[in-house]
Amino acid sequence: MEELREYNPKEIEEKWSKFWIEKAIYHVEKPDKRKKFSVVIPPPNVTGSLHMGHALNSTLQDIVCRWQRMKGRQVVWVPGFDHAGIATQYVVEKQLAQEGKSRLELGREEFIRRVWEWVPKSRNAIRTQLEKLGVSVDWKRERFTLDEGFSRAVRKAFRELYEKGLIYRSEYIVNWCPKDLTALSDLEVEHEEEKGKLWYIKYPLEDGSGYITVATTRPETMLGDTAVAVHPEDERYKHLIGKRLRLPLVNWKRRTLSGEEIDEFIPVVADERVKPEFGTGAVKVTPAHDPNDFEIGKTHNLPFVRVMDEQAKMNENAGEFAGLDRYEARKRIVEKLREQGLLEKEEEHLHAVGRCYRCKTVIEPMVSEQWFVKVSDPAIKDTSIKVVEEGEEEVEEREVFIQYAEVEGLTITIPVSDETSGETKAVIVLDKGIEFLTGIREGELAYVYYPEGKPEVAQRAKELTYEFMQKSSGLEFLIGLEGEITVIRQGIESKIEAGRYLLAFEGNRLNLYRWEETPQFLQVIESGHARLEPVQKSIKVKVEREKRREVRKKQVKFIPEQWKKFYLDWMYNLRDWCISRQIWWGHRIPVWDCQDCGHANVFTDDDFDRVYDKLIFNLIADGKLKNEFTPEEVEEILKSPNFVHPEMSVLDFYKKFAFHKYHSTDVDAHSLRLFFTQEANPMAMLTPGVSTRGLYRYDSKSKKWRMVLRCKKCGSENLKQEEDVLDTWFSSALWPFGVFGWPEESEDLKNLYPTNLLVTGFDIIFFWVARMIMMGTYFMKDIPFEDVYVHALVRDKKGQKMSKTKGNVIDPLEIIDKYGADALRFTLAILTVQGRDIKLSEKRFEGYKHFANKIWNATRFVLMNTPEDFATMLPYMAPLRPEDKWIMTLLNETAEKVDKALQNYDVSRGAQAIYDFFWSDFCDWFIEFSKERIYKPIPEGDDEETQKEKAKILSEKTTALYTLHYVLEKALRILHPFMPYITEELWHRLPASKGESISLKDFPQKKQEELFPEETRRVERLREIISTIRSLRSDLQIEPSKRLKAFYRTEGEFSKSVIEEFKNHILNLAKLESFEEAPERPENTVATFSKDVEVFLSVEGHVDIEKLSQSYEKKKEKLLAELERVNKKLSNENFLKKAPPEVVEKERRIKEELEEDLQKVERILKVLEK
RNA sequence: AGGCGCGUAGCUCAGUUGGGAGAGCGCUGGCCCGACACGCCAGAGGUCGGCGGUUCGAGUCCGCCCGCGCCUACCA
Repeated sequence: MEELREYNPKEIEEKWSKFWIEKAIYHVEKPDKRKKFSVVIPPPNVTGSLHMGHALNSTLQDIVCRWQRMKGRQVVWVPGFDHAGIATQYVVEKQLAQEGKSRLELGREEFIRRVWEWVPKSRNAIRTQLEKLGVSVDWKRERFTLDEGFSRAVRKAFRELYEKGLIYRSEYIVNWCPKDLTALSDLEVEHEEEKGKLWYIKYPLEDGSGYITVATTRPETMLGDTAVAVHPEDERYKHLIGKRLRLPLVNWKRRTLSGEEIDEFIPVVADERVKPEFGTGAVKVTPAHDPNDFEIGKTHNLPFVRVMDEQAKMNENAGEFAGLDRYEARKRIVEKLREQGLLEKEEEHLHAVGRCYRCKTVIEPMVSEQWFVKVSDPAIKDTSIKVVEEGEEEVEEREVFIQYAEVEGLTITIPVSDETSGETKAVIVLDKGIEFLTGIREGELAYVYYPEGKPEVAQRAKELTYEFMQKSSGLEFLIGLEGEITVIRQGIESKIEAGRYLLAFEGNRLNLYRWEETPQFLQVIESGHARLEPVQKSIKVKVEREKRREVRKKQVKFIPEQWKKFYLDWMYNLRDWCISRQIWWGHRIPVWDCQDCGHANVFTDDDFDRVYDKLIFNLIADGKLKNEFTPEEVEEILKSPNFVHPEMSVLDFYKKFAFHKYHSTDVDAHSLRLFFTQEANPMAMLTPGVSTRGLYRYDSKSKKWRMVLRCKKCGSENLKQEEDVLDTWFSSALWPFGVFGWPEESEDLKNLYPTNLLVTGFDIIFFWVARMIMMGTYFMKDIPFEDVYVHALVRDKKGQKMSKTKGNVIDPLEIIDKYGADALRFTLAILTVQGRDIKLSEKRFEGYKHFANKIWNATRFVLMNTPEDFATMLPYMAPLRPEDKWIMTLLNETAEKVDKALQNYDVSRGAQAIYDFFWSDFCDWFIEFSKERIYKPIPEGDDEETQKEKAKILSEKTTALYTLHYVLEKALRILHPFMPYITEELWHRLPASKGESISLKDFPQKKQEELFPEETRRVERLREIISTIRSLRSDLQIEPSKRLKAFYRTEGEFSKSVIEEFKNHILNLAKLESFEEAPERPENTVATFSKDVEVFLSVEGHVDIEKLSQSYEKKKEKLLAELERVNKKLSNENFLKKAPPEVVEKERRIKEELEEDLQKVERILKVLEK
């Protein structure tokens, strides 16, 4: 066999990453709805490089996806990116600043061009990182929130919501960032407790009869006060309600938002929202600069006075303070109040200050005109709550036609072919004892074959089939059989012993079930594409109709469950969502305001019915085409490479992801020019069938065309498009259906939505998960995903959030470089415990790289001992030894453990299980056991006796190798979802592996027939005995390589038989020269014991009695402590009375064991003492 | 203020219906034994945050307290 060199992660990872992508083996062209497992990636920002959080997120998804794929599901995992409006704009603005430019100087168009220049660089970097991680995504389905199709979807979504009254424009108090010059949603504001001051200011009564003192943390806003509010029941102020106060400092007219001038006299109003116990119980009301005051202002119909501009500088309403920064104004105002004796006092005060999540500038609440999604509307809110809280049931009634075929003498052959290569892998022949055959089409039972004159068999077959169809992966057919199954692989025929079986083709695997009361899964007999070839002697067919009622529960499940409450709490107290942002990078709001009649026109390509119009409209709306254009420009844009899929043109992209119906459309400048001309030509009116809408107009001066949009209400052409763009999360909310081609009813959308799983961090449950649920249930009338796996945050080793500013980030790329992607993935997987943050230090990666190295070297051992003609030797192998059966048992148990763990998204437990098995069981013990057979010298000589001996040794060696290969191959498959690269590499090097990739093979299932409890018990006992001897050697400080004589004494039949059977293993692994039975402790030996076996080790020369005694003293103490506990329990009458008998029995047994052990320890100590 | 989570070996964490306290790293001692020193073998180390309750029996269930973290909130 080819020799393995050293483990070099970089080399193999690059190789396989390239292989997976180039062969597109994770692309499924036409997924079957019943077999699919779909996932959309949480699109990373185009701005950043991937951090550990992304690595964790992607790793978890990949583990589940690879596992599901191996379980036979058609996995479609869609990758993509989001455009990250504010963040991206921020980055590019910073770059401009370095050139000494600002975006305002550059202008919108030029600025956007600059962003498009920068975005691909960053995007490619992220894509490369994802590739390095080894994610099994379908790159052919990659999407971007700002690609042509998605932008179109965003406009459609906007329009639909707007027309249903669920998007509205309104003057509202929003969180304004004076630095980024945009409104932010509530979620984009970070609140933190900060030290501030509380100023007490006297507001004199108009009649001069006194004053009211108000307390405020923001005195500068007093210039915008339009009332003072008190609680209606507050005795201190009750009598003042309705009176007027004179606003201090202000001796100028102020202009309200609606344009009226008002003076400095403001009313005292009563409002229940005022808390009498806070401050003075009287609160100044600044409706234009405070969220609460805004509400109070609305209720009491107060004037709204804005005193600051966009940059939070005081405006003309601030009179003498106009032009000052808000903090400077604060200082001056406080000084002035103090001078005038109107400042009663100043107190230290702790309060929450809101800051911009991006630039950390203090938010200025301000009234402005913004767009909102009315998420508080029951149409959105109630459904979004329901699908999480209790789920919605969807009942579907259908009429099904089932063909019943009464047959005589049915036989079936099933050729199974490879999914990718198409070659036949196996043929399964059933020619005796077939009870029935059922077939499924489109998820429905389509036909039943059953023996003549036995309708009850048909009935039973139908029931069983329905039962099987409940299972998650699609069922193609089911065969009931009482007899023998013949499997032919590569011309070699093997049989599965006769019995009562069910044979089912599920996913892409042929599964074998034992057919008892409840069918019990036995094994996968083949995987690949199966074709049924039934042959029957005679046939009578009738067709029956049947009504089927199907109930499907639409419920989003959070994992871990605690996040359900988190989500619901937020949902109950939902406020409308501000979606407009005053930035340039993003989806510009598709609203054109009529400058003549004021009508707000929402345009989408639905307003045009020809594909040319639609294309041109979309290009304009996306900002790709200017208002004036030439046909050549249009052609050039459409034929230029698409941003996300450069192998495709923009036009191709449209055809694939947006305009399925127009797939044959081709566009060139010539045809466009004709089209425009015809449109614009007044003579066209005379040509029947040609539109006369005059959609295009030619300007003879500029020699360019324009598309004419007209107000839908008054027909005016004087339209102006809304300047604002939409919140990035608005488009992200459409992600789970947008990526599949919505609003088109594409095949993908039908087959892949709802998705099965979403993996994300808890920090964006509100931002994203909630909004996907809102939009998904609204637009698709169905949940966007079934399971939401919420993972923890990755922190540094001190538990602090990783951030660039703190300099405590661990860069995944660096880790991949140093330790390999497999080590990175495995580390993250094993550290991810549900509901707990991950504290990470670089050391952890090192540890799991060692694991990868271990796997590598174990395989190396197997391969270097495998002869070239291994396959031809297999037929001559000896029967399995107990240790072979033992390791197979553990292997099968591990397969089950990992499978169960992954079913529960318990990734850590799964990783732990395979780690322990591979290292502790397979490497430390089984490989060591196997060496006895592997390294046994083959005797020289030609005589018959030697030949026989030779053959025996060879056959045993073959068996050992067989087990090594068998177990290793399966272990690699179990490990594959966690460590895809190393397993792929090593798997291909195994002679038995056939196929394109390990990732397309089955995930090992527990097989009942590979569980050997008796052998397992024996080998476990053997391990104990060996460990005991090793322990004594170590206590005696005997060199490990030195072979010693040893003796044993036991009255236990079981232990004795174990020692006899495995004598060689004991000699080898405990490094003994001999191990013989002895009636008494021989001279010059030191004793130890393991359960009922006493071991005597012969020693020569000096023995450190002191040290040995200490070791046994310690053991004695432990035993005594244990005994005390057990005795206490057993002497408790209540325990004996009330505890279950088996528990009492167990304690008794423990006591016996402890007492025996104690006796032995004491005896040893006695010997040592003398 | 409310809600959630956490407190187990020096460190990071497991501990699945309550029934003899575990892993990895680190540490100590001994070993290059024909896969692997990225390794092998052996070992030390814990009043499971505190108090109280339920129970024959609590790391595990309940209550209170202490400490840490996070999220939410309209105390101006």
